[in-house]
Amino acid sequence: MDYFLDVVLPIPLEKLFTYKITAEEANFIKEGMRVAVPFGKSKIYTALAFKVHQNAPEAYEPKEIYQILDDFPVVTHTQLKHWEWVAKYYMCTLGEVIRSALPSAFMLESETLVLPNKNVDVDEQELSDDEFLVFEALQHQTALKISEVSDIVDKKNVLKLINTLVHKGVVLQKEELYEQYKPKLVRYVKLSEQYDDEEQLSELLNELTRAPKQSQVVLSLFQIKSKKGNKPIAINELEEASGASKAVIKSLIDKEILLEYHIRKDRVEFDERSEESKHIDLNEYQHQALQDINKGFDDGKPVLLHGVTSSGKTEVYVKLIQKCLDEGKQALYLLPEIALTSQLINRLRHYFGHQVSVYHSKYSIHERVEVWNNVLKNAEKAQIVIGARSSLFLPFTKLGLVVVDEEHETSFKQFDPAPRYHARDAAVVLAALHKADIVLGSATPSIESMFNAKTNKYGYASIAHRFGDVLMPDINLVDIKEATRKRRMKGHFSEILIKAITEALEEGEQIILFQNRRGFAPVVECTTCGHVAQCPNCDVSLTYHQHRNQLRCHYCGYHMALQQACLACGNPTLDNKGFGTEQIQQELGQLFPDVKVGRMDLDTTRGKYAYEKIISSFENQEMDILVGTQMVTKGLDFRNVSLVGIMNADSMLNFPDYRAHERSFQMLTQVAGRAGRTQKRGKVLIQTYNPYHQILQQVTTNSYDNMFKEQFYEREQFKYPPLVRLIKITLKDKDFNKLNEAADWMAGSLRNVLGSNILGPEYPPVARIRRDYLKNIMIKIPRKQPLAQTKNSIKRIEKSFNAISKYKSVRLVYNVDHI
DNA sequence: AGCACGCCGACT
DNA sequence: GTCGGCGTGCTC
Repeated sequence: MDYFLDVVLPIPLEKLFTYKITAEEANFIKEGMRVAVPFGKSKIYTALAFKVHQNAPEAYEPKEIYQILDDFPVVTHTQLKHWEWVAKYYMCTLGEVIRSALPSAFMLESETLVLPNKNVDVDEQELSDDEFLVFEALQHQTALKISEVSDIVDKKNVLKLINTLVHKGVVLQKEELYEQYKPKLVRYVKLSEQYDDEEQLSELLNELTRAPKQSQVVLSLFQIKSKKGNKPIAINELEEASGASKAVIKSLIDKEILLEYHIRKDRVEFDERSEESKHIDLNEYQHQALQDINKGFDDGKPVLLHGVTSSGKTEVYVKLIQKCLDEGKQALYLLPEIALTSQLINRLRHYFGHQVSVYHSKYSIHERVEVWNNVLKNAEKAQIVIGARSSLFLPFTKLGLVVVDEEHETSFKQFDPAPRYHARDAAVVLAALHKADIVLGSATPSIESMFNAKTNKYGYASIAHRFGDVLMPDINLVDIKEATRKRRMKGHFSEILIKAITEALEEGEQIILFQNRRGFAPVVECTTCGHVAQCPNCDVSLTYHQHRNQLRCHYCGYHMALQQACLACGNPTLDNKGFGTEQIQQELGQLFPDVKVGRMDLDTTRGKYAYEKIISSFENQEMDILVGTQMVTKGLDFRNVSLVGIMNADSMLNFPDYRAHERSFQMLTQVAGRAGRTQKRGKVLIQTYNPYHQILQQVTTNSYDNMFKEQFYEREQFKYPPLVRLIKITLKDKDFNKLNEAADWMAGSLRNVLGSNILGPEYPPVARIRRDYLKNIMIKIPRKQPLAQTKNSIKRIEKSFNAISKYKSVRLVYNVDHI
């Protein structure tokens, strides 16, 4: 009897593919193992085993699989169920979900290489025949691919073999050589060992009498040593204690009097928690919230935790996590962005030590595999996973709790490659599959979640007081329309804001200035003819980036050097219009020449540790003012900030989107929440042309409830979520006319089948990206209309659409619950 | 998604 | 006379 295997390929194809396997393979392969399969003429893909069966396909002759890549399933049954839900709900293929769910190191593209271990003398007697064959091959070759090992021993599954070889020290795997996690290296110094000897030491001190700075350094080193015992001494620390410059210390190192060394600050290194620091006392409000959350859990519902900024939501989460761990289950802590993690990781490590793992896309592929395997094994160090949205695809076996922090954040929704899923909603489904508890927390809950709470679909808990009786910040609006009229603006700064900054600086306090949107603004305009450079591939203006003196497109990455003269009229009258964070930083330099100003936006936070660097240098008060975009709103906790300034609140209010008001409220409230997190009442200044705007009034009076009521009413009136569901279909094509025709056809067919709740087709604000013209069709689905059925209808229409040959080149993108 | 196969313009 | 553009069709 023949055996067959259905696999899922990581490509956007609906179908499963069937391969032929042997009886042994059929016996060995389990759902969720990876197999390498030949595909097309010359490709090999990593596929996920789905089902072993004996039904021979009729229409074609199946190929054989290439090799089995695992000894045991790396994906669990529950995961597959969850992924199938994601694929179905968000209208993409299972393959696309797999592609974004599995760490890329699991895919074949990153081939594991086997290298000889030259540092070990191998006793050939100790090796089995197969092991010896591999060993011998490596005497002649520098490296072997897994498939080559496979050929040498003539077996398909060689992973066990390689593992034993690694274990015996005969070979090394390449990733283990290269993919070492390089943490921030802190530089330490100690006195060279030769001076352990008293005589040598006194000789040294004699020699150094002619170099007072250097001898001061050595003396300081002894002082610190006597205080700290044998703990390592960081160079920074020594520098500070001795008052000597880096150059002095460097010369001591060069003379080999001091030894410089590094300690690898491993992820699992942390202070052993003491029992008392682990203990948390909740205040009465937190305690009440905890009880309400647990009540919701008892009813089997997700719970929305609505706690004002700085109310101590984290402590409540810690209690919930503790309970989850006590029950022997795993906890997942989802954050909208990695940016937030460093502060939070430290806090959670403080409580839970080595049980905390971190998972997000900026981690190297090998770290991610490591976390994946730890979660799968339910290892001690992966009892709690903190991560960005993709961490909800990890192979949890005993998930007990999910925390979705800052649940209102729109970055939980994946936008570009499919699956375009919302991590908060997918997490609710994940928790249901695991019968786990889930809490969604925010200071400014999304309208959707609050709606779910009000309609009893979710439980509800709230904390209306800041922790430690800290007062809510004092929020004031500054009318810059009036100020501009009276010529009382210096650049983008009102006199009131300048005065407040000056006062805060005098008090030695720090300031955060918030400038919305990076791309909004620094366009270079010719003052003679009004020409603004456009991107040749997209329908947008190029924006100016000072640090590289370039014009750049945010959509396709196109860039060109800034020209001396206008490209249209040739006059050298180019001017910087509008303003971004760079310009604010510059103006601050002129207004406050002695003040250190830092900047945090997409440009300054590239790279793995860029964020941490900025945050910690602001934390350490190396700068006085931090100018930033949205990023500064996100849950960062700076003790010494007393003033928050919002440069211009209007651009977000006037954004043409039904969510603009909700988002403005959230963003402003969140930024405002960065002010005065300790005893002194924080101050917030919001500059606006429109001080009577409802939303701004609601922000200043902290009236979430009014905001909710008003926004909810509007959404009811104009049929927007959460009262309807939205599916956005984007059509893309290089041919403008073909696109329009295709979009009209599509919209017409949708109207025929679904009736009148179809909007468009319309051009999006940016109607051409990467040479493709775009058009959107929006489908509104009333809550009572069955969702799955509607999606099926849409899929059927897509089939007929694809059958029209002239529309072949038009690509369709679905965005379910489009934000 | 990728990649091969296939039909029309600017070059050794 | 070729090399190479990207349209379209297929992948077990």
